Amino acid sequence: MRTLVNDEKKRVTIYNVAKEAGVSLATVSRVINDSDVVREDTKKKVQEAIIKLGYKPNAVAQGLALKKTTSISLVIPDSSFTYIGKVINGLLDVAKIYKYNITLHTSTSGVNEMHEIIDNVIKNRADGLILYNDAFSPQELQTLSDYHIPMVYLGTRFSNDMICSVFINYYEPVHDMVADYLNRGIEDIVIIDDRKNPSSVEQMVKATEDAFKEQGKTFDGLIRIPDSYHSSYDFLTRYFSSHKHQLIITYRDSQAIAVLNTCSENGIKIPEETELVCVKDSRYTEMVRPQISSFVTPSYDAGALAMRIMTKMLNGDKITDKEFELNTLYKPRSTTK
Amino acid sequence: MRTLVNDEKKRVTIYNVAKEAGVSLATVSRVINDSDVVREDTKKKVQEAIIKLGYKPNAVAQGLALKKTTSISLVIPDSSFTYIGKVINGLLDVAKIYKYNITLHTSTSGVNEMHEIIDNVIKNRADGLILYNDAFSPQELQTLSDYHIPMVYLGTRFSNDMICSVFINYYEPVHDMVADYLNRGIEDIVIIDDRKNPSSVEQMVKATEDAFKEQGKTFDGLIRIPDSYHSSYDFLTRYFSSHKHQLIITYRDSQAIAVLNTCSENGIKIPEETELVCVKDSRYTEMVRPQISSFVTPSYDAGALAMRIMTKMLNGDKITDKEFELNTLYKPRSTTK
DNA sequence: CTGAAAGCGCTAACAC
DNA sequence: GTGTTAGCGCTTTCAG
Repeated sequence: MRTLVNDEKKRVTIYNVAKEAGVSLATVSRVINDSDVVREDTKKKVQEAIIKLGYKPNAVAQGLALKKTTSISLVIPDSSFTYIGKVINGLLDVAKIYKYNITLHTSTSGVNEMHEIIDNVIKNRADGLILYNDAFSPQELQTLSDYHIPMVYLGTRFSNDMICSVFINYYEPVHDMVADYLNRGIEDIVIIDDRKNPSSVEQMVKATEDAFKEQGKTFDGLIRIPDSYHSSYDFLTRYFSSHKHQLIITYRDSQAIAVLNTCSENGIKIPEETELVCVKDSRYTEMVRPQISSFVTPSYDAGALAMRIMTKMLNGDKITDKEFELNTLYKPRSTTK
Repeated sequence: MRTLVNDEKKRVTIYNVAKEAGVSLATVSRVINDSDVVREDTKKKVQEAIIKLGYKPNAVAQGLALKKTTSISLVIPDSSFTYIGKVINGLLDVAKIYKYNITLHTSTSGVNEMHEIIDNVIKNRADGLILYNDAFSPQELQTLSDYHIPMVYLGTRFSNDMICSVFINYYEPVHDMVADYLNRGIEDIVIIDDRKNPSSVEQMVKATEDAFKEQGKTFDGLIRIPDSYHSSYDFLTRYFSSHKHQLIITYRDSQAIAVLNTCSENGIKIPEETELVCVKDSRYTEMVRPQISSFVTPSYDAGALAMRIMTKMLNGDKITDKEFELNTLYKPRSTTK
């Protein structure tokens, strides 16, 4: 019975090539890895045989023999694709250069699920693990490193024997921005919480608190989304129909857009009456009207850098600096004066 | 010298387990695959040894022995993450159920690059290939199937020995919508071309042409983005500052948003003077104001279905139907009357 | 029901 | 330079 399954059309093996070229497998192995010195003419013979037979080295067998798979696992929170697209592109582009494969995993429930995922990573003998997440604590990361697999963490500052990190420091830029507002006498500032990005929000809050403190004031404008709202969008549209502030700071674009819409529906003029800053930039912050002021970050570079670091770790290169901070640039648009 | 690299902390092998449990590897193999009948008590012994040693089967070795890797490759156009997020989630969720791994590839330049990617797929002995793309012609797909690897194509209707497809048929819904407009005397209809989604646009155009034809009219409202514009957004803002139509149909959300913005900037009222439909729905079509009418499609399901079909193919299950059409639902919002 | 042994395709000493 | 051989960790006949 004919099925759709790979009809066992035997793939050609290194052995076939050896025979075709009239050499031993060792020699074939040598030319495909161009290790050692193989005489020019035998090398050529082998290469011809390879082409003639359409031979493709079996990475699985190589993986077994070498005890490494040249594949690395990428774990991202599910439903974060809008943001993470560019990161992945960066990752993938440099992975391609170094001939690494990326296998994709998503996690919903934080670290618990991570152990399960790492199990999988171990089973599949991935060489390393790249973690994109904004919600892991140092302790949690520490436990992960017990697995002894090289990791790079795209999130917050952290590092140890097995883990390097790439992160964006929002502290400085937010601090400076808030300080600037305070200097101009604008003090009614609120930050919208974002449960999906706790550590970014934490930075934003800390930065704001400090800026207030430096002026002898105290900040208590963190607006939390009640657990009863599974969508922060819903909450925000409700909240802002009856509250008004001078400056609203959000992390995610969808939250900023929610604010935009609600204000507009309630006749609150942006930026005249209320200013709005969305910390995390996205395609949509500049697509909507008015365009939303935000901090532009080099997402592609973050991905590329993470992957580059990973290859270094895997090479056994000595890594002097294990924590990589990326810069962000404030881009005022139309939601601020 | 201590490096970050996996310090060869020898992973425990099936052999260690066998020794610990006082049985042969064959037996261990049997219990981990719970194939054959193993006596209850020896099974238990083995399982205890497995737990005690923290043994995790090496998927690479299994892959070599079994000649299958339980991993499938996913190829998507780069920078399509906004749309494809849900699809990937669907894919990943059912992949997890069947214990398949997904390795990720992106392609920019269409089919040429595909051959390169498939090379990689072969090297890595992925069991199958899932292709998300809106730009492959039947001929191109046909060449791909020469590689004899099971594929499911998320794009347009197509199938043969090695390929199944999952697709959304926009013909009917667009046809009906256009016919409806024509019936109401609205004939000044344009469709914005989208080079990244040629086959969807083709469907939209065909549907519209047919609807016109049925009324004894001819449609020639396809607006192409000149090659000189690398961003259709730029072109659209320019074009619509000096053109006005009764109904504008776009495929992508960003195009629709461009139209929205430009019309607003030029004082053209939507939907009063111009109506706007964005065929492909996204988070943002309902986030912007006015919310954009569009066709809602079950993206998550598309991904899940694709993966499910893949597992069937890989199982050698007889597949009677190889082409799966998904429904789409017209969701009128605020850009249409 | 369980063990011995061959083999999956390739790499890496070690000889020649 | 090139061939021989012993693994890499697991599955699977084939005996027992």
